[in-house]
Amino acid sequence: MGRSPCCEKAHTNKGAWTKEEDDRLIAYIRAHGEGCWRSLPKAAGLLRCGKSCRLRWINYLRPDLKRGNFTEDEDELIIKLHSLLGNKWSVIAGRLPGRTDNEIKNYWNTHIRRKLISRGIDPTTHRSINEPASPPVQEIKTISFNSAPKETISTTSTTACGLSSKVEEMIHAQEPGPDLNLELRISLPYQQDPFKTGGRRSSGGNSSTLCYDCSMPGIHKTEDCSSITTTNSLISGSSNSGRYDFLGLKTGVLDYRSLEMK
DNA sequence: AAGTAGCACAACCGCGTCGCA
DNA sequence: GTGCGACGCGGTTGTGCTACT
Repeated sequence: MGRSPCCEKAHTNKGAWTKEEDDRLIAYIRAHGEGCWRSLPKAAGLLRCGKSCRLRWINYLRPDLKRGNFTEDEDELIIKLHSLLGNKWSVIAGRLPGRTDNEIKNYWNTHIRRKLISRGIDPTTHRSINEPASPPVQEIKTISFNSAPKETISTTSTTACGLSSKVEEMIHAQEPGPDLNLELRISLPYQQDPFKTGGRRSSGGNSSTLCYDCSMPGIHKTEDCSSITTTNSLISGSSNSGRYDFLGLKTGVLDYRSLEMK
């Protein structure tokens, strides 16, 4: 067991960054660009580990960062995205230009959690606190719509977190039928991988991927996608302008296919 | 004015994943 | 196919600031 330290801690600074360190890091990245964080500190003359440099740059020094208070729109978008994606802060940050995952994570923990609780919404499940407890999401493995009649999910009613109530019923189904494989999957578009430059996790493990092609958790870009075309157009609002999409947002507000990762 | 609690956010840590040899 | 190094992520901790008593 054990893992070798990412750097020689004995010769690195820790704690708050000084102005001089910031300047060195900015100057180096301006001259050489991002990348190769491991060797960057030495090359830039910094007594920091590469991880620390990367964090400092991404979370604080990057020129495209939007600093300042979150707007009400950003609040709501974070809530919607969190209801869909959970604590995938980097993915959520990718939808909010100028915001970092760390910033959003902190903001969530300090502001939005309380905001939701004050609204009577459980910030973890995005369900009403007064609602009877539902099966833990962690226990849900796979959702297959293969056996689901299409009409069973063609409903426009949505819950507080924007999920179709029928879809939620399926997600929270307690009695899986023979064909109800309960693995909750979120996968990337099948044909292309626009997030390739993003976090490795986004392009990696298949345990938490989202099919952005149809914007549906639990739907792979396979025949499953085509089999729910009706649902797709319904919940994404792609063919019904003015309708609310899967996140409960109006068409055009949030379109995964048009959004880029950081 | 001093002490304390709570808040906000920067930074660190450990681990999972990927790319490559 | 396997092992290793590097990167990126999410959770947690540390610290400074502000409000309150």
